[in-house]
Amino acid sequence: MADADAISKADVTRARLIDAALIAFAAKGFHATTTRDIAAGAGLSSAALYVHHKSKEELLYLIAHNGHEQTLQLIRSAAAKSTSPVEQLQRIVYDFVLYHAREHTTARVVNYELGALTPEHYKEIARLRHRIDRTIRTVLDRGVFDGDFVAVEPRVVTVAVLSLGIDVARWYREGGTWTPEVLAQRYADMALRLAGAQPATRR
Amino acid sequence: MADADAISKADVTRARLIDAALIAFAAKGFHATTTRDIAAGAGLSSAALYVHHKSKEELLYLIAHNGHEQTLQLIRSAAAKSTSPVEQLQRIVYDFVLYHAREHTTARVVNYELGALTPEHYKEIARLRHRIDRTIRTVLDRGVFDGDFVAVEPRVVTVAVLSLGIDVARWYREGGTWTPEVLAQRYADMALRLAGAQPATRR
DNA sequence: CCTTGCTTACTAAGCGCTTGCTTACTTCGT
DNA sequence: ACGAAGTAAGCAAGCGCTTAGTAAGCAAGG
Repeated sequence: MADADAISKADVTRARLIDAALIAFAAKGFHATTTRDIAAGAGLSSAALYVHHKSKEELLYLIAHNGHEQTLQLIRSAAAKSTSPVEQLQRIVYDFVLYHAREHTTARVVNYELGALTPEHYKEIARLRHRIDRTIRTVLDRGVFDGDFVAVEPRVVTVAVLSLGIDVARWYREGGTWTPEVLAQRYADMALRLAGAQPATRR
Repeated sequence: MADADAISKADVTRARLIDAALIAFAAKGFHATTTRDIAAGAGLSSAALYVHHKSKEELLYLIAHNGHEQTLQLIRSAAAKSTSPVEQLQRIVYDFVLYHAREHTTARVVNYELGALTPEHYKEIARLRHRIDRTIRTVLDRGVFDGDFVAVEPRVVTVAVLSLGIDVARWYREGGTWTPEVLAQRYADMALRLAGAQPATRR
């Protein structure tokens, strides 16, 4: 008999298709990827894709949704590890950059293929992006209020911090100059300076 | 009779096609744009595109090449306006961000559609990108050597500065919170802090 | 134990449509 | 009159997705 929460063969195949779609989308972009590419990547016929998923766009949505939830989670838990805005920003940037370097394949799809989503799916994702943005801005707002960050507009710095992290997905490749950990450390340092963190309060 | 360097009707039509291609590529991406879209945007039949250009990919190459040459020119002339690394960096970032905000349509195509180029064309563009990178790194190297920038690795800061500018093209839209000029000013300030420019030497 | 009937997982074939690009032809400007 | 500029029509290939069907697994009835 079938357990309610057992992992069925179908679930495994579904996941394999999502994985193959992710790899293909990251390598060639959504529109240049064919459903045949994806199916072949999962070792299946192209018809099998439609047994497990409604459409090619749905695969993109699943990838984008999952990626954004992971990112939001990551930022929130980084912020929760401290109550000092300086330390919060430092940890957020470290984890955010680490993620974008390690998972640059996922992150590339998640950030650069959103235009191929249906308007409804796009709105879903936009809501998650807004929450990510607000989490960072809240930290910066408090840091400015407390006097830990000086001479900065929180909104501009929020955009800049997000840009630094997201853009890592565009250019980062394995085997380059920096490991994800080293890069994340350098970027965390830069983010503190960028936010005008007073040297005395930096850690 | 036809002057050697007169602008012929064909030249005008060629340019109109490039312009229509730019708008379409920026709005939907290279692969989601059809040659019929481009031709219609220029008010021509789809066959006319092939009277003036070899292929859809050639249009992308022309756009990308022109955009990169403009950017390189812009950065070089910004750097030439001063001999002080601090001022050079400030001017480079100001102009670079200003360009990416004002011409975010062009910049989006120029930076995010390069994967659709033929390998030969891509190499051409990569050469230009390398020169852009080197121009910025040279300024940072000198600033570090002179002691104007402290506690930074020029290579990381170069990447970060480029990221900040390029990513503007991804998110910037007219009628948002900041005019291109205000944004460029804020980013120039941030870049100086990012590079560890000593407050005493900042202007 | 083995047939029967049903379900799950999958595929071969292909439909209707769109794609980038070409060909053969017409119109325009001088 | 003649080259330059532009088009209508359409081709071969490839697209997302569907259809109709098969093979394998499995619980229940005899």
